[in-house]
Amino acid sequence: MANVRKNNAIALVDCNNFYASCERVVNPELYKRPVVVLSHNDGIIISRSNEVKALGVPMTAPLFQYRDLLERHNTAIISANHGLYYEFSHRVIDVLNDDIGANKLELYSIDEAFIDAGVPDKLPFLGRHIKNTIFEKTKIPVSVGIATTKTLAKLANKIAKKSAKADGVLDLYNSPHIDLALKKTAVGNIWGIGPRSAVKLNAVGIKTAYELKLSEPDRIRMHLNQFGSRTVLELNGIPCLSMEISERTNKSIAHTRTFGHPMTELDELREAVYYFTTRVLEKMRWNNLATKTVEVFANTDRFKPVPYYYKGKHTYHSVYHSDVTSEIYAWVTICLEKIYRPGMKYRKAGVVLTDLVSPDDVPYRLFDQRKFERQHHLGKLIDEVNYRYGRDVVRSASLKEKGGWQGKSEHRGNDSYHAIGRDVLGLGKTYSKSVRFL
DNA sequence: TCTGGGGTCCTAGGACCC
DNA sequence: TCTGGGGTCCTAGGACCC
Repeated sequence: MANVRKNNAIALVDCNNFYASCERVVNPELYKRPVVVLSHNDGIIISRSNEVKALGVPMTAPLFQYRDLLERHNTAIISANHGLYYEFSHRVIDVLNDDIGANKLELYSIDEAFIDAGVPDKLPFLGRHIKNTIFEKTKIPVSVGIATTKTLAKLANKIAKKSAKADGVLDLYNSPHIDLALKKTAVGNIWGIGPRSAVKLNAVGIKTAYELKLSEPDRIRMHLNQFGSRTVLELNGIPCLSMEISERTNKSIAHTRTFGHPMTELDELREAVYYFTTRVLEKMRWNNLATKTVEVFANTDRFKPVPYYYKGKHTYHSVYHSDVTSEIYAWVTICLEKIYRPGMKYRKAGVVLTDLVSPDDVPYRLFDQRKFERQHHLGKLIDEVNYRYGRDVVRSASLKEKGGWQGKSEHRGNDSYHAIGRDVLGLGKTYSKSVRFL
């Protein structure tokens, strides 16, 4: 009995209203007003201050549906500035590493990290310490949830954020209140149980997280999938999702955009897709990767399926890996010609790279190996120049400077921080783990 | 007029081989 | 003219997350 080994506690540190909070730190006037941050194209709302949440504005709501309400409440409406958020993300992680001394840390997203909290006897103090220290050093408010598994830590964090009593910190590690918390939680609010799964579970009488906890894992696997059955175990305090401490390289890298206006002509579409290709290759080479498979897609407007919603997509599999712009332009061109249909009004397109490996691990080519190496090094040089002197100072002749496909971002403020954007290619050298932007 | 972008993992079903 | 079954790989699509 005395030898029962306890699992380590997992703490989830999650920044509150992260993008909106960052905007407030750099512009304290915004503390006096509600704040929303908009996606690319100013299309939808991707971050809300507490006041906006209280107005009932949901996450990822289209701006136009709530614009009047927001303006009536004098809301600051701001276009996203990913460079800024990236910078703040760094600051928060640095505090966790340097000031908190988190030895095992998994960067889960731009505003969240799991930390292995060991088996301490003073967990509530740890949670409070983390929250206070991060706020003191960065002015970013965070919530901390602590539990035996990631799924429970996620839940603890969610409750910590909402509950006035918890005040941003909740320890469910060995807490007698776990079941009570689970009984009060709708099953769809569990991490990994989305709306579709919630409907399925409700249909078989499972409405709360507690009812899911009591379910037979195999039965849940039948209704959902194996991730569902793991969730059951996690709710029972049995860890199935381990901490991913080590560096992870991306399995895919993409650049996709909705156009400012619909496009019909192949030339126009090609221009946009080449531009996207340039951006995605920039990201790829920044991460020191090469690709073998490119996918290009172009869709019409899904909200106006006239005459019908067309989703064109083609994947090109090359024999060789490459990071050479001219080669990959050729692959992209093949894809584009396969998917293009005259007369369609394209609203969105993108380029996705998969089969990514380090250029050092690329097998030798039977032919043209030396040419490839020359081009590979030339590409590196061009990236270097563009990094130093500005994006696309050196660019392919087929790449236009500016196209009608570009959307709008009218709610920009604080332009000095937008300069950071160039350093932020989505994934970074110093940022060891993949970071997904919202 | 207006409805994002970047990821991951899982599964069912088809192609193909023996 | 009859007509198997098992294994593997690949792909498209679904679901989820931030």
